[in-house]
Amino acid sequence: MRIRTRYAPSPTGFMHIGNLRSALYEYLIAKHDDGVFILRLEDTDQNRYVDAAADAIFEMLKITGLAYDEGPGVGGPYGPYIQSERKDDYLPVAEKLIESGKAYYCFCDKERLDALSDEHGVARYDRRCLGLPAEEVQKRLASGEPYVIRQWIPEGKTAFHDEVYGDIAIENSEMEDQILIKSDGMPTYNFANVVDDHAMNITHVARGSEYLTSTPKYKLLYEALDWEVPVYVHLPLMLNEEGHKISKRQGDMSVADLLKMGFLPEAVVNYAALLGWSPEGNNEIFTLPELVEAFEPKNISKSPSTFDMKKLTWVNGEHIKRLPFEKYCEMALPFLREAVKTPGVDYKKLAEMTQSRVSFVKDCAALVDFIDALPDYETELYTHKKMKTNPEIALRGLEVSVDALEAQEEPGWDNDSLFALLSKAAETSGMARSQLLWPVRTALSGKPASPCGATELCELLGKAETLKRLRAGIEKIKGSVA
RNA sequence: GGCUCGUUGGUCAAACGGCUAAGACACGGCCCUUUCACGGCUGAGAUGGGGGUUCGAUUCCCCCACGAGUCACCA
Repeated sequence: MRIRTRYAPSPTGFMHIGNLRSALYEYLIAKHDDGVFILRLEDTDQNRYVDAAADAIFEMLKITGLAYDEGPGVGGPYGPYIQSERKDDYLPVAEKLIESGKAYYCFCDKERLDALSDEHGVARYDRRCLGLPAEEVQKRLASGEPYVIRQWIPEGKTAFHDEVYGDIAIENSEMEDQILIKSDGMPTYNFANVVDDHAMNITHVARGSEYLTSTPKYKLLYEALDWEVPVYVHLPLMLNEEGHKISKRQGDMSVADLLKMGFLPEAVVNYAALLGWSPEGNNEIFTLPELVEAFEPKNISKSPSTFDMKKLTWVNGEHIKRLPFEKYCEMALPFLREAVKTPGVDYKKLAEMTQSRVSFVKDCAALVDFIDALPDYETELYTHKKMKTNPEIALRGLEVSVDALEAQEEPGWDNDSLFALLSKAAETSGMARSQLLWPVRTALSGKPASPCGATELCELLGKAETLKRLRAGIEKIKGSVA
Protein backbone atom coordinates (compact mmCIF):
# COMPACT_ATOMS: atom_id res chain seq x y z
CA MET A 1 0.00 0.00 0.00
CA ARG A 2 1.15 3.46 -0.76
CA ILE A 3 2.35 5.48 2.20
CA ARG A 4 0.14 8.41 3.11
CA THR A 5 1.34 11.02 5.58
CA ARG A 6 -0.12 14.26 6.69
CA TYR A 7 1.01 17.48 8.20
CA ALA A 8 -1.83 18.57 10.44
CA PRO A 9 -1.17 22.00 11.91
CA SER A 10 -3.66 24.10 13.75
CA PRO A 11 -3.85 27.59 12.36
CA THR A 12 -3.29 29.36 15.64
CA GLY A 13 -0.12 31.25 14.93
CA PHE A 14 3.07 31.30 12.94
CA MET A 15 5.09 28.30 11.93
CA HIS A 16 8.26 27.72 13.88
CA ILE A 17 11.19 25.54 13.04
CA GLY A 18 9.77 22.61 14.99
CA ASN A 19 6.57 22.77 12.99
CA LEU A 20 8.55 22.93 9.81
CA ARG A 21 10.51 19.88 10.80
CA SER A 22 7.34 17.92 11.46
CA ALA A 23 6.03 18.88 8.05
CA LEU A 24 9.37 18.06 6.49
CA TYR A 25 9.63 14.61 8.06
CA GLU A 26 6.06 13.81 7.07
CA TYR A 27 6.94 14.89 3.57
CA LEU A 28 10.18 12.91 3.50
CA ILE A 29 8.64 9.74 4.87
CA ALA A 30 6.05 9.87 2.14
CA LYS A 31 8.25 10.95 -0.72
CA HIS A 32 11.11 8.64 0.10
CA ASP A 33 8.70 5.85 -0.69
CA ASP A 34 6.87 7.59 -3.46
CA GLY A 35 3.94 8.18 -1.14
CA VAL A 36 1.33 10.87 -0.72
CA PHE A 37 1.80 13.95 1.44
CA ILE A 38 -1.32 15.65 2.72
CA LEU A 39 -2.03 18.93 4.42
CA ARG A 40 -4.94 19.07 6.82
CA LEU A 41 -5.91 22.09 8.87
CA GLU A 42 -6.97 21.29 12.41
CA ASP A 43 -9.06 24.29 13.26
CA THR A 44 -11.38 22.80 15.83
CA ASP A 45 -10.56 25.42 18.41
CA GLN A 46 -12.59 28.34 17.28
CA ASN A 47 -11.28 30.55 20.06
CA ARG A 48 -7.71 30.32 19.00
CA TYR A 49 -8.26 30.39 15.29
CA VAL A 50 -6.17 33.02 13.58
CA ASP A 51 -7.10 33.93 10.09
CA ALA A 52 -3.68 34.84 8.83
CA ALA A 53 -2.17 31.69 10.29
CA ALA A 54 -3.61 29.42 7.64
CA ASP A 55 -2.23 31.63 4.91
CA ALA A 56 1.12 31.66 6.63
CA ILE A 57 1.16 27.87 6.63
CA PHE A 58 0.32 27.72 2.94
CA GLU A 59 3.01 30.24 2.19
CA MET A 60 5.73 28.56 4.25
CA LEU A 61 5.05 25.19 2.70
CA LYS A 62 5.21 26.77 -0.70
CA ILE A 63 8.44 28.64 -0.05
CA THR A 64 10.15 25.62 1.44
CA GLY A 65 9.02 23.42 -1.40
CA LEU A 66 6.98 21.01 0.70
CA ALA A 67 4.27 20.63 -1.88
CA TYR A 68 1.29 18.62 -0.70
CA ASP A 69 -0.58 16.26 -2.97
CA GLU A 70 -3.88 16.71 -1.19
CA GLY A 71 -5.08 19.55 0.95
CA PRO A 72 -6.80 22.89 1.05
CA GLY A 73 -6.62 24.57 -2.29
CA VAL A 74 -5.50 21.52 -4.20
CA GLY A 75 -8.30 19.22 -3.14
CA GLY A 76 -8.10 15.45 -3.25
CA PRO A 77 -10.28 12.36 -2.91
CA TYR A 78 -10.63 12.63 0.87
CA GLY A 79 -11.64 16.27 1.20
CA PRO A 80 -12.46 18.63 2.62
CA TYR A 81 -9.09 19.04 4.28
CA ILE A 82 -10.17 21.59 6.83
CA GLN A 83 -11.64 20.09 9.96
CA SER A 84 -14.22 22.76 10.59
CA GLU A 85 -15.66 21.82 7.22
CA ARG A 86 -15.97 18.20 8.27
CA LYS A 87 -17.54 18.91 11.61
CA ASP A 88 -20.57 16.76 10.90
CA ASP A 89 -18.40 13.68 10.57
CA TYR A 90 -17.36 13.49 14.17
CA LEU A 91 -20.53 13.31 16.19
CA PRO A 92 -21.77 10.12 14.51
CA VAL A 93 -18.51 8.40 15.34
CA ALA A 94 -18.77 9.53 18.93
CA GLU A 95 -22.35 8.30 19.11
CA LYS A 96 -21.24 4.96 17.77
CA LEU A 97 -18.79 4.78 20.63
CA ILE A 98 -21.54 5.58 23.08
CA GLU A 99 -23.60 2.74 21.69
CA SER A 100 -20.79 0.30 22.24
CA GLY A 101 -20.18 1.66 25.71
CA LYS A 102 -16.79 3.15 24.85
CA ALA A 103 -17.95 6.70 25.44
CA TYR A 104 -20.59 8.53 27.45
CA TYR A 105 -22.38 11.82 27.81
CA CYS A 106 -21.16 14.18 30.48
CA PHE A 107 -23.04 17.21 31.79
CA CYS A 108 -20.53 18.47 34.30
CA ASP A 109 -19.86 22.15 33.95
CA LYS A 110 -16.64 24.07 33.98
CA GLU A 111 -16.91 25.11 37.61
CA ARG A 112 -17.29 21.57 38.85
CA LEU A 113 -14.39 20.39 36.74
CA ASP A 114 -12.17 23.18 37.98
CA ALA A 115 -12.91 22.18 41.56
CA LEU A 116 -11.43 18.76 40.84
CA SER A 117 -7.87 20.05 40.66
CA ASP A 118 -5.42 18.58 43.12
CA GLU A 119 -2.54 20.37 44.82
CA HIS A 120 -0.51 20.25 41.61
CA GLY A 121 -3.30 21.87 39.67
CA VAL A 122 -3.93 18.56 37.98
CA ALA A 123 -7.56 17.70 37.40
CA ARG A 124 -8.72 14.20 36.67
CA TYR A 125 -12.35 13.74 35.81
CA ASP A 126 -14.12 11.75 38.50
CA ARG A 127 -16.57 10.01 36.17
CA ARG A 128 -19.59 11.40 37.90
CA CYS A 129 -21.62 11.13 34.69
CA LEU A 130 -20.42 7.66 33.79
CA GLY A 131 -23.20 5.78 35.52
CA LEU A 132 -26.05 8.12 34.65
CA PRO A 133 -29.29 6.25 33.95
CA ALA A 134 -30.23 6.26 30.27
CA GLU A 135 -33.56 7.95 30.94
CA GLU A 136 -31.91 10.80 32.80
CA VAL A 137 -29.43 11.26 30.01
CA GLN A 138 -32.21 11.39 27.44
CA LYS A 139 -34.17 13.83 29.55
CA ARG A 140 -31.26 16.19 29.99
CA LEU A 141 -30.31 15.93 26.34
CA ALA A 142 -33.87 16.68 25.33
CA SER A 143 -34.01 19.69 27.61
CA GLY A 144 -31.10 21.17 25.73
CA GLU A 145 -28.64 20.96 28.58
CA PRO A 146 -25.05 21.43 27.37
CA TYR A 147 -23.05 18.25 27.24
CA VAL A 148 -19.78 16.81 26.12
CA ILE A 149 -18.95 13.28 25.10
CA ARG A 150 -16.16 11.53 26.94
CA GLN A 151 -14.10 8.55 26.00
CA TRP A 152 -14.39 5.73 28.50
CA ILE A 153 -10.97 4.43 29.43
CA PRO A 154 -11.03 0.79 30.55
CA GLU A 155 -8.90 -0.78 33.24
CA GLY A 156 -5.51 -2.12 32.33
CA LYS A 157 -2.45 -1.05 30.52
CA THR A 158 -2.10 0.13 26.94
CA ALA A 159 0.98 -0.38 24.83
CA PHE A 160 1.88 0.77 21.39
CA HIS A 161 4.85 0.66 19.12
CA ASP A 162 6.74 3.69 17.93
CA GLU A 163 9.27 3.58 15.12
CA VAL A 164 11.67 5.80 17.00
CA TYR A 165 11.02 5.12 20.65
CA GLY A 166 10.13 1.47 20.47
CA ASP A 167 7.45 -0.09 22.62
CA ILE A 168 5.80 2.13 25.18
CA ALA A 169 3.20 1.11 27.72
CA ILE A 170 1.15 3.28 30.01
CA GLU A 171 -1.24 2.39 32.80
CA ASN A 172 -4.77 3.26 31.82
CA SER A 173 -5.28 4.70 35.27
CA GLU A 174 -2.96 7.49 34.19
CA MET A 175 -5.43 8.53 31.54
CA GLU A 176 -8.46 10.65 31.96
CA ASP A 177 -11.79 9.99 30.33
CA GLN A 178 -10.94 12.61 27.75
CA ILE A 179 -13.47 14.73 25.96
CA LEU A 180 -14.18 13.72 22.39
CA ILE A 181 -16.92 16.19 21.52
CA LYS A 182 -16.88 19.62 23.12
CA SER A 183 -19.99 21.40 24.30
CA ASP A 184 -19.91 23.54 21.18
CA GLY A 185 -20.31 20.38 19.15
CA MET A 186 -16.79 20.47 17.79
CA PRO A 187 -14.48 17.51 18.25
CA THR A 188 -11.36 17.87 20.32
CA TYR A 189 -8.05 17.69 18.54
CA ASN A 190 -7.32 14.18 19.73
CA PHE A 191 -10.62 12.87 18.47
CA ALA A 192 -10.73 14.71 15.17
CA ASN A 193 -7.22 13.56 14.56
CA VAL A 194 -8.09 9.91 14.86
CA VAL A 195 -11.30 10.20 12.88
CA ASP A 196 -9.65 12.09 10.05
CA ASP A 197 -6.49 10.04 9.92
CA HIS A 198 -8.67 7.01 9.48
CA ALA A 199 -10.97 8.70 7.00
CA MET A 200 -8.02 9.91 4.98
CA ASN A 201 -6.25 6.58 5.06
CA ILE A 202 -3.18 7.95 6.76
CA THR A 203 -0.59 5.22 7.17
CA HIS A 204 2.20 7.03 9.01
CA VAL A 205 1.89 9.68 11.69
CA ALA A 206 4.96 11.75 12.51
CA ARG A 207 4.63 14.23 15.34
CA GLY A 208 6.56 15.61 18.25
CA SER A 209 7.31 13.38 21.20
CA GLU A 210 5.08 15.52 23.39
CA TYR A 211 2.32 13.27 22.06
CA LEU A 212 3.99 10.12 23.33
CA THR A 213 1.96 9.97 26.51
CA SER A 214 -1.36 10.60 24.82
CA THR A 215 -0.86 8.05 22.10
CA PRO A 216 -2.34 5.19 24.17
CA LYS A 217 -5.63 7.10 24.20
CA TYR A 218 -5.48 7.18 20.43
CA LYS A 219 -4.75 3.49 20.39
CA LEU A 220 -7.77 2.82 22.60
CA LEU A 221 -9.92 4.85 20.25
CA TYR A 222 -8.72 2.93 17.22
CA GLU A 223 -9.40 -0.32 18.98
CA ALA A 224 -12.83 0.75 20.13
CA LEU A 225 -13.67 1.69 16.55
CA ASP A 226 -11.97 -1.40 15.17
CA TRP A 227 -9.76 0.73 12.96
CA GLU A 228 -6.21 0.05 11.94
CA VAL A 229 -3.61 1.93 13.99
CA PRO A 230 -1.18 3.95 11.88
CA VAL A 231 2.59 3.66 12.15
CA TYR A 232 3.80 6.16 14.71
CA VAL A 233 7.00 8.11 14.28
CA HIS A 234 7.50 10.36 17.25
CA LEU A 235 10.10 13.02 16.81
CA PRO A 236 12.52 14.21 19.47
CA LEU A 237 11.71 17.59 20.88
CA MET A 238 13.37 20.65 19.54
CA LEU A 239 14.60 22.91 22.30
CA ASN A 240 15.30 26.61 22.29
CA GLU A 241 18.40 28.05 23.87
CA GLU A 242 16.70 27.99 27.27
CA GLY A 243 16.28 24.25 26.97
CA HIS A 244 12.53 24.29 26.54
CA LYS A 245 10.33 22.98 23.81
CA ILE A 246 10.12 25.46 20.98
CA SER A 247 6.65 26.89 20.84
CA LYS A 248 4.74 29.71 19.30
CA ARG A 249 3.33 30.70 22.62
CA GLN A 250 6.77 31.27 24.07
CA GLY A 251 7.58 33.63 21.28
CA ASP A 252 10.22 31.47 19.69
CA MET A 253 11.48 32.29 16.29
CA SER A 254 9.26 31.61 13.34
CA VAL A 255 10.36 30.27 9.99
CA ALA A 256 9.18 33.54 8.49
CA ASP A 257 11.51 35.40 10.85
CA LEU A 258 14.41 33.24 9.80
CA LEU A 259 13.67 33.90 6.16
CA LYS A 260 13.42 37.59 6.87
CA MET A 261 16.83 37.45 8.51
CA GLY A 262 18.20 36.20 5.23
CA PHE A 263 18.25 32.46 5.66
CA LEU A 264 17.54 30.66 2.42
CA PRO A 265 14.49 28.37 2.50
CA GLU A 266 16.63 25.45 1.39
CA ALA A 267 19.07 26.14 4.22
CA VAL A 268 16.31 26.21 6.81
CA VAL A 269 14.90 22.98 5.43
CA ASN A 270 18.34 21.41 5.38
CA TYR A 271 19.05 22.43 8.94
CA ALA A 272 15.63 21.36 10.19
CA ALA A 273 16.29 17.93 8.72
CA LEU A 274 19.56 17.71 10.59
CA LEU A 275 18.04 18.44 13.99
CA GLY A 276 17.03 15.01 15.12
CA TRP A 277 18.13 13.02 12.14
CA SER A 278 21.56 12.10 10.89
CA PRO A 279 22.54 11.14 7.38
CA GLU A 280 24.51 7.97 6.73
CA GLY A 281 27.59 9.59 5.26
CA ASN A 282 29.55 12.66 6.25
CA ASN A 283 27.82 15.10 3.97
CA GLU A 284 25.42 17.39 5.73
CA ILE A 285 24.40 19.70 2.93
CA PHE A 286 21.28 18.57 1.14
CA THR A 287 18.71 19.96 -1.20
CA LEU A 288 15.15 18.82 -0.68
CA PRO A 289 15.32 16.17 -3.43
CA GLU A 290 18.55 14.90 -1.91
CA LEU A 291 16.86 14.68 1.47
CA VAL A 292 14.04 12.69 -0.06
CA GLU A 293 16.62 10.27 -1.34
CA ALA A 294 18.70 10.08 1.83
CA PHE A 295 16.05 10.18 4.52
CA GLU A 296 15.56 7.06 6.60
CA PRO A 297 13.28 7.20 9.65
CA LYS A 298 15.53 4.73 11.39
CA ASN A 299 18.18 7.41 11.64
CA ILE A 300 15.94 9.68 13.68
CA SER A 301 17.33 10.17 17.14
CA LYS A 302 15.51 10.01 20.44
CA SER A 303 17.16 12.74 22.40
CA PRO A 304 16.05 16.33 22.17
CA SER A 305 18.16 18.75 20.21
CA THR A 306 18.92 22.40 20.67
CA PHE A 307 18.48 24.88 17.89
CA ASP A 308 21.86 26.37 16.99
CA MET A 309 21.88 29.57 15.00
CA LYS A 310 25.61 29.23 14.27
CA LYS A 311 25.22 25.97 12.47
CA LEU A 312 22.21 27.23 10.58
CA THR A 313 24.34 30.17 9.50
CA TRP A 314 27.01 27.83 8.24
CA VAL A 315 24.43 25.76 6.36
CA ASN A 316 23.17 28.96 4.82
CA GLY A 317 26.63 29.93 3.61
CA GLU A 318 27.08 26.50 2.09
CA HIS A 319 23.84 26.84 0.19
CA ILE A 320 24.80 30.28 -1.02
CA LYS A 321 28.06 28.89 -2.38
CA ARG A 322 26.17 26.18 -4.21
CA LEU A 323 23.73 28.61 -5.75
CA PRO A 324 24.07 28.86 -9.54
CA PHE A 325 25.87 32.12 -10.20
CA GLU A 326 22.90 33.61 -12.07
CA LYS A 327 20.67 32.88 -9.14
CA TYR A 328 23.09 34.42 -6.68
CA CYS A 329 23.43 37.46 -8.91
CA GLU A 330 19.73 37.91 -9.01
CA MET A 331 19.56 37.86 -5.24
CA ALA A 332 22.66 39.93 -4.55
CA LEU A 333 22.24 42.60 -7.18
CA PRO A 334 19.64 44.64 -5.31
CA PHE A 335 21.94 44.83 -2.30
CA LEU A 336 24.98 45.61 -4.39
CA ARG A 337 23.18 48.31 -6.32
CA GLU A 338 22.07 49.86 -3.08
CA ALA A 339 25.55 49.72 -1.59
CA VAL A 340 27.46 50.94 -4.63
CA LYS A 341 26.32 53.91 -6.68
CA THR A 342 29.56 54.70 -8.44
CA PRO A 343 28.87 54.75 -12.19
CA GLY A 344 30.46 52.14 -14.38
CA VAL A 345 30.94 49.56 -11.68
CA ASP A 346 30.82 45.97 -12.83
CA TYR A 347 28.15 44.54 -10.57
CA LYS A 348 28.56 41.06 -11.92
CA LYS A 349 32.13 41.14 -10.82
CA LEU A 350 31.08 42.27 -7.36
CA ALA A 351 28.67 39.38 -7.21
CA GLU A 352 31.40 36.99 -8.26
CA MET A 353 33.71 38.25 -5.58
CA THR A 354 31.19 38.04 -2.79
CA GLN A 355 29.49 34.71 -3.35
CA SER A 356 32.03 32.61 -1.47
CA ARG A 357 32.44 35.18 1.26
CA VAL A 358 29.00 35.63 2.75
CA SER A 359 26.81 33.68 5.11
CA PHE A 360 23.86 35.85 4.14
CA VAL A 361 23.28 37.30 0.71
CA LYS A 362 22.65 40.71 2.17
CA ASP A 363 26.13 40.71 3.69
CA CYS A 364 27.57 41.32 0.24
CA ALA A 365 26.72 44.99 0.63
CA ALA A 366 29.05 45.48 3.56
CA LEU A 367 31.88 43.87 1.62
CA VAL A 368 31.81 46.42 -1.16
CA ASP A 369 30.77 49.55 0.69
CA PHE A 370 34.24 51.03 0.34
CA ILE A 371 33.82 51.54 -3.37
CA ASP A 372 31.68 54.65 -3.23
CA ALA A 373 33.57 56.26 -0.41
CA LEU A 374 36.84 55.37 1.22
CA PRO A 375 36.13 54.67 4.88
CA ASP A 376 38.10 56.36 7.54
CA TYR A 377 40.76 53.98 8.79
CA GLU A 378 43.64 53.82 11.22
CA THR A 379 47.24 53.91 10.10
CA GLU A 380 47.62 50.73 12.13
CA LEU A 381 46.03 48.92 9.24
CA TYR A 382 49.26 49.26 7.33
CA THR A 383 50.98 47.00 9.78
CA HIS A 384 50.67 43.38 8.75
CA LYS A 385 53.10 40.86 10.12
CA LYS A 386 52.88 38.31 7.37
CA MET A 387 53.06 40.92 4.67
CA LYS A 388 56.08 42.34 6.42
CA THR A 389 54.77 45.85 6.51
CA ASN A 390 54.50 48.73 8.93
CA PRO A 391 53.58 52.37 8.28
CA GLU A 392 57.09 53.33 7.20
CA ILE A 393 57.44 50.49 4.74
CA ALA A 394 53.90 51.07 3.57
CA LEU A 395 54.71 54.68 2.82
CA ARG A 396 57.55 53.63 0.57
CA GLY A 397 55.44 50.89 -0.97
CA LEU A 398 52.71 53.36 -1.79
CA GLU A 399 55.14 55.84 -3.31
CA VAL A 400 56.72 53.21 -5.47
CA SER A 401 53.30 51.99 -6.51
CA VAL A 402 52.03 55.42 -7.38
CA ASP A 403 55.05 56.04 -9.57
CA ALA A 404 54.56 52.80 -11.39
CA LEU A 405 50.82 53.14 -11.77
CA GLU A 406 50.96 56.71 -13.03
CA ALA A 407 52.89 55.51 -16.02
CA GLN A 408 50.37 52.79 -16.84
CA GLU A 409 48.20 53.52 -19.85
CA GLU A 410 44.44 53.30 -19.30
CA PRO A 411 43.92 50.61 -21.96
CA GLY A 412 46.15 48.25 -19.98
CA TRP A 413 44.48 49.02 -16.67
CA ASP A 414 43.51 45.49 -15.77
CA ASN A 415 44.33 43.11 -13.00
CA ASP A 416 46.87 40.98 -14.84
CA SER A 417 48.82 43.88 -16.24
CA LEU A 418 48.78 45.79 -13.00
CA PHE A 419 49.83 42.78 -11.00
CA ALA A 420 52.79 42.28 -13.30
CA LEU A 421 53.55 45.97 -13.14
CA LEU A 422 53.61 46.16 -9.35
CA SER A 423 55.53 42.92 -9.06
CA LYS A 424 58.17 44.39 -11.30
CA ALA A 425 58.19 47.68 -9.41
CA ALA A 426 58.69 45.80 -6.16
CA GLU A 427 61.62 43.91 -7.58
CA THR A 428 63.21 47.05 -8.97
CA SER A 429 62.91 48.88 -5.72
CA GLY A 430 64.21 45.95 -3.73
CA MET A 431 61.00 45.38 -1.80
CA ALA A 432 58.91 42.28 -1.32
CA ARG A 433 55.86 42.17 -3.54
CA SER A 434 53.62 42.03 -0.51
CA GLN A 435 55.15 45.24 0.73
CA LEU A 436 53.55 47.05 -2.19
CA LEU A 437 50.38 45.03 -2.48
CA TRP A 438 49.31 45.18 1.14
CA PRO A 439 49.62 48.96 1.40
CA VAL A 440 47.84 49.39 -1.92
CA ARG A 441 45.06 47.08 -0.88
CA THR A 442 44.73 48.93 2.38
CA ALA A 443 44.80 52.42 0.92
CA LEU A 444 42.21 51.49 -1.69
CA SER A 445 39.75 49.75 0.60
CA GLY A 446 40.42 51.31 3.96
CA LYS A 447 39.47 47.97 5.50
CA PRO A 448 41.32 45.09 7.09
CA ALA A 449 39.78 42.74 4.55
CA SER A 450 38.46 43.18 1.07
CA PRO A 451 36.70 40.85 -1.33
CA CYS A 452 39.62 40.90 -3.73
CA GLY A 453 43.31 41.66 -3.95
CA ALA A 454 45.21 44.91 -4.47
CA THR A 455 45.39 45.05 -8.24
CA GLU A 456 41.84 43.82 -8.63
CA LEU A 457 40.86 46.77 -6.51
CA CYS A 458 42.82 49.02 -8.85
CA GLU A 459 40.92 47.64 -11.78
CA LEU A 460 37.64 48.00 -9.97
CA LEU A 461 38.21 51.61 -8.99
CA GLY A 462 39.83 52.86 -12.18
CA LYS A 463 43.05 54.79 -12.60
CA ALA A 464 41.94 58.18 -11.37
CA GLU A 465 40.28 56.98 -8.18
CA THR A 466 43.10 54.54 -7.50
CA LEU A 467 45.75 57.22 -7.65
CA LYS A 468 43.64 59.55 -5.60
CA ARG A 469 43.26 57.01 -2.80
CA LEU A 470 46.89 55.99 -2.88
CA ARG A 471 47.98 59.61 -2.52
CA ALA A 472 45.52 60.07 0.30
CA GLY A 473 47.10 57.05 1.93
CA ILE A 474 50.51 58.57 1.60
CA GLU A 475 49.34 61.77 3.23
CA LYS A 476 47.64 59.83 5.99
CA ILE A 477 50.78 57.95 6.90
CA LYS A 478 52.90 61.07 6.73
CA GLY A 479 50.43 62.85 8.96
CA SER A 480 50.41 60.16 11.59
CA VAL A 481 54.15 59.54 11.57
CA ALA A 482 54.79 63.24 12.01
C1' G B 1 3.60 15.43 42.51
C1' G B 2 2.22 10.88 39.10
C1' C B 3 3.44 9.00 34.49
C1' U B 4 6.51 8.93 29.92
C1' C B 5 10.91 9.88 27.40
C1' G B 6 15.84 11.25 27.36
C1' U B 7 21.38 11.87 29.04
C1' U B 8 28.30 10.77 24.02
C1' G B 9 32.90 17.38 23.66
C1' G B 10 29.81 24.28 24.12
C1' U B 11 26.09 22.62 19.98
C1' C B 12 24.28 18.73 16.21
C1' A B 13 25.60 13.84 16.16
C1' A B 14 28.09 8.28 14.62
C1' A B 15 29.61 3.76 16.81
C1' C B 16 26.33 -5.83 15.19
C1' G B 17 28.45 -6.02 23.09
C1' G B 18 34.90 -5.76 20.74
C1' C B 19 39.83 -1.32 18.87
C1' U B 20 43.60 4.94 19.80
C1' A B 21 34.80 6.64 20.87
C1' A B 22 33.49 8.94 13.64
C1' G B 23 32.03 13.39 11.43
C1' A B 24 29.87 18.55 11.35
C1' C B 25 29.30 23.66 13.57
C1' A B 26 31.91 26.96 16.73
C1' C B 27 37.13 27.66 18.63
C1' G B 28 42.97 27.41 18.00
C1' G B 29 47.20 26.47 14.69
C1' C B 30 49.37 25.51 9.88
C1' C B 31 49.23 25.41 4.45
C1' C B 32 47.30 27.69 0.01
C1' U B 33 46.64 32.83 -1.31
C1' U B 34 47.37 39.60 -4.07
C1' U B 35 44.15 40.86 2.19
C1' C B 36 39.87 38.19 3.75
C1' A B 37 36.92 34.21 2.45
C1' C B 38 36.87 29.45 -0.05
C1' G B 39 39.70 24.97 -0.04
C1' G B 40 43.26 21.49 2.35
C1' C B 41 45.72 19.74 6.81
C1' U B 42 45.79 19.79 11.96
C1' G B 43 44.87 20.75 17.54
C1' A B 44 42.02 20.90 21.90
C1' G B 45 37.46 19.00 23.54
C1' A B 46 32.74 13.77 25.29
C1' U B 47 30.24 8.47 26.94
C1' G B 48 26.23 12.16 34.18
C1' G B 49 27.22 8.87 38.93
C1' G B 50 27.04 4.01 41.23
C1' G B 51 26.22 -1.01 40.94
C1' G B 52 25.66 -5.44 38.17
C1' U B 53 25.75 -9.18 33.51
C1' U B 54 30.11 -10.31 30.41
C1' C B 55 36.55 -12.37 28.61
C1' G B 56 34.98 -7.35 27.18
C1' A B 57 30.20 -2.35 28.17
C1' U B 58 28.71 4.22 24.98
C1' U B 59 25.84 -0.16 23.83
C1' C B 60 22.20 -4.91 28.05
C1' C B 61 19.85 -4.78 33.39
C1' C B 62 19.03 -2.11 38.20
C1' C B 63 19.42 2.24 41.37
C1' C B 64 20.48 7.44 41.72
C1' A B 65 21.10 12.33 39.69
C1' C B 66 19.83 15.73 36.13
C1' G B 67 16.86 17.45 31.99
C1' A B 68 12.51 17.56 29.22
C1' G B 69 7.52 16.29 28.03
C1' U B 70 2.71 15.35 29.71
C1' C B 71 -1.41 15.18 33.09
C1' A B 72 -7.30 21.09 29.32
C1' C B 73 -14.32 21.73 26.57
C1' C B 74 -5.38 23.81 23.49
C1' A B 75 -3.61 21.71 19.66
